[in-house]
Amino acid sequence: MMVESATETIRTTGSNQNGVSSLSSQSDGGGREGGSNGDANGEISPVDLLHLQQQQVSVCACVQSSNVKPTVMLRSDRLSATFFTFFLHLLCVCVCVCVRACCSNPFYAAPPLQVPVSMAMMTPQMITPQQMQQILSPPQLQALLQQQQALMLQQVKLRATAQSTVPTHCSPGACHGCPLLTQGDGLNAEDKFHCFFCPAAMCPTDLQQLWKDVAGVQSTEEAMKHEGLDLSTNSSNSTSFTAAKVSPQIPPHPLANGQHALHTPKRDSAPHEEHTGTHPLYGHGECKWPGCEALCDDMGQFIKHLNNEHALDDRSTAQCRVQMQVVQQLEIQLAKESERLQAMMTHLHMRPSEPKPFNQPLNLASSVPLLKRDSDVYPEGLPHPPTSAATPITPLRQGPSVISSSSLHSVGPIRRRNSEKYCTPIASELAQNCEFYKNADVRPPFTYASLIRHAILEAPDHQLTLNEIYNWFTRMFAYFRRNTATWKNAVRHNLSLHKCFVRVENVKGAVWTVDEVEYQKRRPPKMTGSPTLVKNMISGLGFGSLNANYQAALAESSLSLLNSPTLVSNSSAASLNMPHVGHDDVSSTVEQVNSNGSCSPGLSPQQYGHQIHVKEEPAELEEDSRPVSLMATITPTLERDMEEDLPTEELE
DNA sequence: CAAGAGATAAACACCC
DNA sequence: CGGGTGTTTATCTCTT
Repeated sequence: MMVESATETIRTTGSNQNGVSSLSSQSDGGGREGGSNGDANGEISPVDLLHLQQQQVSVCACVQSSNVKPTVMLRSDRLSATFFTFFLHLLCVCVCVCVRACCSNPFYAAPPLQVPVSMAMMTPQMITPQQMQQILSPPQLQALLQQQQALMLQQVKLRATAQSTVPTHCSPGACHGCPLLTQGDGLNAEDKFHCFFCPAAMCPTDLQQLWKDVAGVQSTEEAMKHEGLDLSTNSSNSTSFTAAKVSPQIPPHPLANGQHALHTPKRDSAPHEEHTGTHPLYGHGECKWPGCEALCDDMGQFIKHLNNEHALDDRSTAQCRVQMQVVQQLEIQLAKESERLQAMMTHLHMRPSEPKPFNQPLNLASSVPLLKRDSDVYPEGLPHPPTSAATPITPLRQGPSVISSSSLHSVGPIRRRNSEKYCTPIASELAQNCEFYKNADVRPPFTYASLIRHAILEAPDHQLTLNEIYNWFTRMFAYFRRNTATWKNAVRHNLSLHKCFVRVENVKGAVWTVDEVEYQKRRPPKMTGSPTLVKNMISGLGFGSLNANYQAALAESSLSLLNSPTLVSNSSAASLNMPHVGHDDVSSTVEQVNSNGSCSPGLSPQQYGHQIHVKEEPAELEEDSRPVSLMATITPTLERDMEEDLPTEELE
């Protein structure tokens, strides 16, 4: 029910945007010269990394498949992959809070028996992209990705080693890294396979190769693509391994699930799959058995195919083992992330292990609707009770307490208060998260005016044509590669509406410049980013609330104190410790660095040309977003301290 | 509750 | 005529 609601929400909110998304590619072409996807020099580009990581974690895609609009999940473009990967990583990080205590052994994933919560948290109904997106700021996400990258590289190396030293990696009877494997198997091909997936030696490419080898897959890429959508489904329905079978309906304590905390059940339809024409191993007219893409017109044909091609034999057994290893690998990774998160929270004086009532609602979800309407004021530090209507998300059960309450309360009143004081400089934000915004389909938490201004000031001569502004948007933000009709109209609207943007006729046509004086007159920010912007992130994204709430997370926590040290020192510190930098666009300060010192507030547009149309516009002041410190939102005391320490931040 | 602000949509005009 | 550009208005939501 909740899942359906969530899906419906995504569908309804995103339909419009999707409707015009096809236009995005048009303007994309010209504006990508500075794109981030360059990997010509052999380096792993962020996009590549994201792809790798997507592969790495794609096997648990079904964890959230119930939460996301199918079209979203099936999208194969880079943006969706990127975002999807982000979410998955976040998911792991979140879950690990409850798992970590059981995972001291790196080769032993915590069984759900010990951490039923982890199972619950992995349930699609329990945690959502929206929730995950609220957790970390872009720098944190990037850091996670980097860590993942390092981990993967390490795994690749280890795999190479393991391949040459399989006997040392696995004993004849049992693999040290594969506790789930049955004993008695020698070092035959299957052992090689499962050793392939030993925690220390597994990587996505291994997985691909493995399926290829085991199943004789013709197209591993396609296989992986499908695995990414349904691997765990396969796992959970491996008929040869009842232990791996997972009840479609997660019981309150999914203890009987055996060993796979990541075995996420399919939706409600799963129990009736055999009778209702759906099957976890069957979808989109294809057999979803790992490595198999046999086309089946209907369920009957599929069943026949399943019985014929995937009967209980050595190959199927090996494939099931592989699948089990996949799941286990994810568990291990979860444990690692859990420890990391634990350390992080410990460092931040959080209380991750503090038990909470099992059904204590996690405000991750409720924070989203709050962006839309948070007239409700909750006691500070208390989570907003999720509203069923506005929150199509099942509360996360006993999620990390750090996440559950005040930390995610940031979208509420606390956030607002903070945002008024700790506004994010757009330039620093962009500088820090440039790659993130370029690759993730996330709407930047800035107003159009801020972005336009930044684009113009970034230009060598501080002037851009409209088309160049368009290109800048599409180049800098993956988000603006979609919905071009909408945002381009908005750009034009802003250019015309705001007095701070001055149209100048020059030899090559009309260009737009920024009247910095006018811009500085703008009103102080009302919230992190733009309230409407954030709101629209939630409601207007064709990519579903996934991105939208990622935006929210960005808006709420970007440039938080939890960000990278450089971030703190560069921007946050600047805004916090340099009150006289001004209420105004802190980005100006940063732009002095980023834009060749071009952002002195006195920049006059007159220098750019003649025929200046002076538009009437109410005086406005800087509205660049100021990030809410996650620390501050988590720790009201700290927040107060910071406020007290920053009296001059209050400008009006 | 009102005002302000931002986003979005749309209509319209102008130009190429 | 169509598309791009620019302006303007209306509407909605959210914040103050």
